[in-house]
Amino acid sequence: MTLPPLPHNADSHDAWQSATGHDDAPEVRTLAERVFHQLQSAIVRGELAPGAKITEPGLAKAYGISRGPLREAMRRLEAHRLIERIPHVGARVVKLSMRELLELFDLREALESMAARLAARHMTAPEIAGLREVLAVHERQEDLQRNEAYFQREGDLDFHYCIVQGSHNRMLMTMLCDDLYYLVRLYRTQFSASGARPQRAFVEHHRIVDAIEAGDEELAELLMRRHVSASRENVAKHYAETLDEQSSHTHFEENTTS
Amino acid sequence: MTLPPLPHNADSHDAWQSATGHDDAPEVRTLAERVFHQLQSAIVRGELAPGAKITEPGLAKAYGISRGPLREAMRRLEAHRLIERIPHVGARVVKLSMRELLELFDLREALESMAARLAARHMTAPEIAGLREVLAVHERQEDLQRNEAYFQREGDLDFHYCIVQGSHNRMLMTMLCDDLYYLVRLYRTQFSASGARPQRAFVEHHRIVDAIEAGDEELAELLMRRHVSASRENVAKHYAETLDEQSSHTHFEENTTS
DNA sequence: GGTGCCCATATTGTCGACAATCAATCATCT
DNA sequence: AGATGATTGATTGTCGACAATATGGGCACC
Repeated sequence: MTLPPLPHNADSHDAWQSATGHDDAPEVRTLAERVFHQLQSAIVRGELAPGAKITEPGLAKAYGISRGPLREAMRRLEAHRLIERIPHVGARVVKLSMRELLELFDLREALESMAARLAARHMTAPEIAGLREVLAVHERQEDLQRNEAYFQREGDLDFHYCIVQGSHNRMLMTMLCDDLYYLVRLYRTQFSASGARPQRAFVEHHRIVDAIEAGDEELAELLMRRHVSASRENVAKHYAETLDEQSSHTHFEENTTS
Repeated sequence: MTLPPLPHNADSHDAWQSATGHDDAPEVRTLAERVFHQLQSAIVRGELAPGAKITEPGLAKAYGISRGPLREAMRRLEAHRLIERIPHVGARVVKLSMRELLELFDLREALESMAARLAARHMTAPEIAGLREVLAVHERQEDLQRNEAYFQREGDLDFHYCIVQGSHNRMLMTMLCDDLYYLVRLYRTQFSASGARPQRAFVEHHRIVDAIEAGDEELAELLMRRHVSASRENVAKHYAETLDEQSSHTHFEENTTS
């Protein structure tokens, strides 16, 4: 068994809700749901190694529950693309390839630019105020630990989270916040990605908020699209560099799901 | 029991693959998967009334299986947003409100415009040929049954399906083809929506393919965005009309998921 | 020595039963 | 009579056991 230390505290299901002020699903009423959140957190935090095989009896014993609820939790993890299952074979933690990561950025570009446009159209005054507060918090954090470059590990997602909330589009919120953002966080742990461009991202955030506050849908969409695209290019460049440094085994594999 | 006639033929899981030529998941190896496809088809086809309560023992008995696989199938249906579940209470078939339908169109506008851009970038010559073949099939169908306005019930989705395939973005394909398109079909049955603009949609399809063939990413994206947006406006207008006609109970409800 | 087949083992898929929880009904109290 | 409370019924959540299937090792054969 390749079992990393399993956190048994049930209430640490989602600790990335810093300044956003949203409180969804604090009370987990069923076992399967609690285990799902625990596993989700464990995977995203890297406590379950990517590619690690997940065995149902093992996890069931580790969490002290039966296989029934655990199977349901695994089904939900599969739906959120955090694990991959093959019938009669088994499940393993998803291991993002660079190709899938770039695909993820394309999706973010499409969805978040739409979110910014809708946010510029529908966001209310108090929501915008809360958004500026998030930026202020980030600025203070940046003041403290200069350009340590890892401030936006969670803060960046907090900002984007607020924008999506401001779109007032429930499907968009679900898709981005419940699915894609967890994959983004998973990538940041798997690739040990140090955001590495805090200043620029910060001013871009500010300009996006300005456009939203001005109600300029076109501009907000354009800026958000550029913002995500720049992040994508940054990741691609960073990846190319690390590929140059360790120009050894360029091990690449395709997953053969169905 | 409000059970519509349940189709027990397992191999009719997905019959909407007319001219696309893709053959995914033909062999369903597990019971839960088969029941999932059956339920998915039954819901999308309207054989399970929207808002109908789904009881586990009932469906389990109706399909002649145990509650275990059926629960897994229902979990997957929930992940695909085809049913809504409340812990300890029950599940019911999703009933799309007009608000959610418009949200769905916003998502399609964002995702499919990106898909068109990527298709213009990555689509190969044979893929484009296949796409033109799909259009030719539609044209022939339109020749036969004039502007009967319901030719694009499935054909339209076939076209969009090809575009998404052409984007060569697996995540995008999954999101649109496995999730959103089923909701689109569900809407078309629930609202008995008669596309109702075949000519215009047809020429728009042609122009989009032209842009893709020319490799003009910007134009393909723009045209697809207009195409989806026009479809959205058409739906909104149609809804406003039916709302005027039967200006009676404007019954509107919010779902309180979690 | 290499290759193909067969079997043992472990894991997954499926089932039936028990316990926890919620909704509706009915009786009682104000 | 209306409202409030407990009780009953049904449904969901959970559990342990059995059957089906795929992986891996061992053996015979070429």
